[in-house]
Amino acid sequence: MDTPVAAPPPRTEAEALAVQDRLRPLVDLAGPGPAAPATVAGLDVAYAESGDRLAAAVTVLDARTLAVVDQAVSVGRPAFPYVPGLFAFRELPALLAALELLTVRPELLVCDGHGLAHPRRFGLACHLGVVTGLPAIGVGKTPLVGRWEPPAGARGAWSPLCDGGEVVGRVLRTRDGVKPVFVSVGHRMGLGNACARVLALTPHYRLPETTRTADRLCRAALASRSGV
DNA sequence: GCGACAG
DNA sequence: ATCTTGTCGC
Repeated sequence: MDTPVAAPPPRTEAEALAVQDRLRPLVDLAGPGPAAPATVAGLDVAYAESGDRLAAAVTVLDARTLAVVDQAVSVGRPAFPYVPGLFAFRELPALLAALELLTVRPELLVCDGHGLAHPRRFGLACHLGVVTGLPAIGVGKTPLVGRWEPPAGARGAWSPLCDGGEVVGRVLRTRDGVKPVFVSVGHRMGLGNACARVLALTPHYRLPETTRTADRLCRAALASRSGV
């Protein structure tokens, strides 16, 4: 079946840039997005030390209890070299394959990386959102672009992440006195709501439970050499 | 020209 | 991302 945003996998950086240029206008910034999604998905990828094999995992959590209600993994090869700004092309195919295996359609995607906080405003979270049509947000552990000041020390404190004269995300403290995370909109979500979702997903640790469960799943898949 | 640079 | 031990603190 045709996908409205189907794009041939790029083989060169120039082709990848062209794909981003074509898909970027499709990002929905209307927001505010679901304030009380029933299910939230976490996506993450783990690499073999050789770097030639990867496992992509998606875990779907009950947004209220944070219990895992569905999950899927796909093993494959990196689809593109790692290039800051073109990171999505590396993991996207495997992540989409894992999403296809789900039996539960999540209401929000929480991506391991950035959304609008990207040099061309089209990071992994935007890409995944546009391709799937689902609301999506990005939660990065380190910044890619932008200037920012450290937020106050208490959980919930935040400061704007600014780049090119615009606010592209927020630096959000999810735990008291612990290094903050970088939240940005991916698709069909507002920035304030995105941060509220992240805080709801971090009752115990710095990173969202969605990211943590997906991280464990793809690591386990690699360790068991699934797909071999 | 020199650094910076999601995972 | 991944390679890695101990160590400081609650």
